[in-house]
Amino acid sequence: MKDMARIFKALSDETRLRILSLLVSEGEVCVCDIMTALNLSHQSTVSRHLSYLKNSGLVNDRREGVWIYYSIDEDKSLLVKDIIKLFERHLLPMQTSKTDRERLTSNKKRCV
Amino acid sequence: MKDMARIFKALSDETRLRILSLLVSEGEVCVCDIMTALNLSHQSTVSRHLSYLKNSGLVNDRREGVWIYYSIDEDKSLLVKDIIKLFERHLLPMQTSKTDRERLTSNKKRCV
DNA sequence: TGACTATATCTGTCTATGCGTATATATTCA
DNA sequence: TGAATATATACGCATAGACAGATATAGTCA
Repeated sequence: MKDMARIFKALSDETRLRILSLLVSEGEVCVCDIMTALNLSHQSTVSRHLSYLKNSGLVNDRREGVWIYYSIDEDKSLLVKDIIKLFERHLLPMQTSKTDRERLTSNKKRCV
Repeated sequence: MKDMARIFKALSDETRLRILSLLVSEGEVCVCDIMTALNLSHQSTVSRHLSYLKNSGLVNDRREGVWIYYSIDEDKSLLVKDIIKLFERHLLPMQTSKTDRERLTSNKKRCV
């Protein structure tokens, strides 16, 4: 049950919800694109939240050259799978999520 | 999205998960029975967590004489309804939840 | 190798919240 | 009304974590 509480704690921050929403809808996204999508100027903020999500076992990362791509780690637990379903119903349709996705698609890899 | 983050924050504590599990399976439970079920000696701890859950909009309370009965407030949002479903699959089957339920049924209203 | 870029981590500050103890409030009943 | 019980709240302390800024690390390319 401690694991479950820890997962919910990871979901208890708006920035992390926005990141997760993006990862659910877009699959793999690199840190610079996450920054762009969420319109956050402080890179350390995004990095910290990503570390938090990784430590909670919710996301994976994969390096490709300079970029590090994050994605949802669905495989580990059935609970996470069901949370993703919950997100598809309740989180992704939110206006904030939509706006983040729009910013992503119109500015993708602007950092290259 | 802030509301959603606030709800998840309410779910990010093991004691609160145990309380919610109990309320989902048993319906209305009064504070003293919650204390008994969770085997917690400090009444203020239970009361504080219940306040937290109430402020997050997850539970309702109802006074009946000296006792205050708490129950899940499902009616407000579809999100909460879906979280309850998640709990039925992932939280209620846990050993901790089972033990809490057993303690409740064998000691109910010992405080009367 | 050295400059540049992407990302992570450290540091200090501030706020939220958990806990236990003590106290307050509300209800019942003699 | 006063005692007893159920529940809530205030207080002080400790810890987690959010944030911004500064610095470190790792990969790429000239």
